[in-house]
Amino acid sequence: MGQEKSCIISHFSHYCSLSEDEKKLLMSLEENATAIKSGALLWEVGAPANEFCTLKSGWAYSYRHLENGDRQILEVFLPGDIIGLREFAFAERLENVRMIDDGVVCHFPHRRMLDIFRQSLPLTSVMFAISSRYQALMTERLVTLARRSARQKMAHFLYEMYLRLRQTNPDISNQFRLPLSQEQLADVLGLSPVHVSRTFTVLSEEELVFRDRHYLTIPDLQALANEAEFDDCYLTDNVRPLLDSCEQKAAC
Amino acid sequence: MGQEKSCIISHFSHYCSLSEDEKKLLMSLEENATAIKSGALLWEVGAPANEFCTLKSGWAYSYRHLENGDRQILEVFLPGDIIGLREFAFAERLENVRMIDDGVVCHFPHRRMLDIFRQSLPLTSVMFAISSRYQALMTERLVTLARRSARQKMAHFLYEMYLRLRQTNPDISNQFRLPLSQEQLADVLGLSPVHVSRTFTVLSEEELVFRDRHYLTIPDLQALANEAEFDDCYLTDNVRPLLDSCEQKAAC
DNA sequence: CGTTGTCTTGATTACGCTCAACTCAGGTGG
DNA sequence: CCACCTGAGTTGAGCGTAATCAAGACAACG
Repeated sequence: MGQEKSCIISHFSHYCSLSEDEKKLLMSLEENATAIKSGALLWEVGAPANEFCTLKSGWAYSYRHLENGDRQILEVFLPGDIIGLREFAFAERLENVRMIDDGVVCHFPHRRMLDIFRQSLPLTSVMFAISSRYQALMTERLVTLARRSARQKMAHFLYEMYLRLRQTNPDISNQFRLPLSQEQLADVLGLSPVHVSRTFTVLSEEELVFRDRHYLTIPDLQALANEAEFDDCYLTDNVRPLLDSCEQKAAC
Repeated sequence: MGQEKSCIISHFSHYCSLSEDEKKLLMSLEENATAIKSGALLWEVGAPANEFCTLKSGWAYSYRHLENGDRQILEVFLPGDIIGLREFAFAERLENVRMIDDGVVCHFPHRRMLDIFRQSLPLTSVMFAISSRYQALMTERLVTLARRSARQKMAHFLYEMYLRLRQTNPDISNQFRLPLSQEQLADVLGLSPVHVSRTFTVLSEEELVFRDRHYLTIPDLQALANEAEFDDCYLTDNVRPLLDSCEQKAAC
C-alpha cells in the first residue's frame, strides 16, 4: 500500500526517529487493512480481546452502555491512533468501538506487541509513551467532567480536538470538520443532547465557536482555550530526551 | 530490606510468575526506601518528571487544582502501586501527589524502566498490563463521574476500594480502614463535602454502608455492588494466557 | 476548658435534565 | 416538481439533584 504515507509511522515519528527496521516492523502492523463503514462496530464489550487496531483513515469512538440506557463515549480516535491499547491486560473487551466515518482499519494480534517488545527498545518506549499519552488525555477529560460547567466542557473538548488534529495535520486552520453529532458530543461530555444544543447557542452568541453542520469555526483560539481553562502541557508531551538516550544505549 | 515481603513483587506476581533474576530486577526498584509523613507532597505539577515511585506502605493520592480553587483527586494509591507511570511520556509532572498516611516510598528513575524493557520481556508485558489496568480503573471512574448519581458514585468508589484492598490482602473482611476524609472523598467523586455527608447518611439509613471515623462497614457487599451497578470485569484482569505464552517464547 | 478540624443539618439557589412541541434540511417516492 | 418522511437540532416549561451558604454538633487535642 502507501509507503512512508503510513499514518502510524508518522504518529510514531512524532516521538522518535525510526530506523528502517523499525519502520518495517510498524508497517507490518498495517498489513491487514480492511475498509469499514460509518456506524459499523469494530467490537463489543465482552468479545475476546486478542488484537489491536490501527486506524488508517476515518474517525472512531469507544463507548460503554449503562444500565439505564445512557451511553458514555470514552475516547475519540483519529487517523494514526491505535485502538484497544488499554485492553492489552484483559481477556475480554471492556468497551465497544464504533466507526464515526467510513474508514480503514488494520488489525494486529496482541502477540505482535510482544514482537515489538522483543525487537525494538525505542518502539517499546514509544508504545509506552503513547499509552501514557492516551491516559493523560483521559485524565484531563476526567477533571473536566468532574468539575467544570457545560460550557467549559464543550470549550475544552473542542479545543482539544483542534490541537489533536493539528498534531498530525500542522496546517489546519481555525475551521475544520468535526463529524460528531450533538448527541455524540453529549455522550462524550456527560450532558444531554438538548443541553449541548443550548450550550452551542450560548457559545456562538459569545462568538467563541460557530458550528454549521459538521464544520466548526473557532474565531479566536486563545479565547476558547481561556474559556476552557485549557492547560496544554498534557498534549505537548516530550519524550525525546529519554528516547534519544535510549536509542544511543541500544546502539551501543 | 524485607525479602519476598516486597509489595511490588507480590503485585507483579499477581500477573505472572517471576524468575529469580526478575525478582532481583524488581527488588532493585525498591532500593531507595524513604519514610514519608502523612500529608507530605511527593511532587508537584510542573516539577521535572524523571522518576517513578513504588509505594511500600501507606496510602497516597494524585490530584490537580483548578483555577477556581476546586481540587480533583485523580487516583488513590495503595501499597504495592507504582506512582507516576502515566508521566513516563512527559518531561514535567502533570499531577501533584500527596501522602494520605505516613508511609514508605522508593524512587527509581525513568531510565530504570528502560532496563526492564531491555532485560525482561515478561516484566515489560506486566508493566504494560499494569498501566492498562490503571487506565481501566480510570475509565470506570470517568463513566461513574459522568453519568451516575451521587449515591452511585459513592457506592461505586467504596466497593472498588474494597476490591482493590482484597486483591493484595485476600482475607480482608467487610469492615476495613478507609483513611480518606469526606472532603477527600468529595474531591475524588466531584461532589461537595456537604453532599458526601448527606449521601453517607442516606446510605447508612438504607444499611448499605456504615462509616465510623475512618472505618467502613459494608454489611451486604452484593447489595452495594448492585447499587453501584458495579461491573467488576475491569478489575478481574486476565493477562496470564498472554504472558505465559510470552514466557515460553522468551525461554526458547 | 477552649480551640481546632471534621462532620451534620437546614434553607436557598442554580445548573442541567426531562418532556414535548416545533423548525429545518435532505432524501424519497409519487 | 411537489408532498411527505426522517433525523438532527432548537426552544420552552417545569423539575430535581446537588451546590452554596451558614449555623451548629461533635470529637480530639492541647
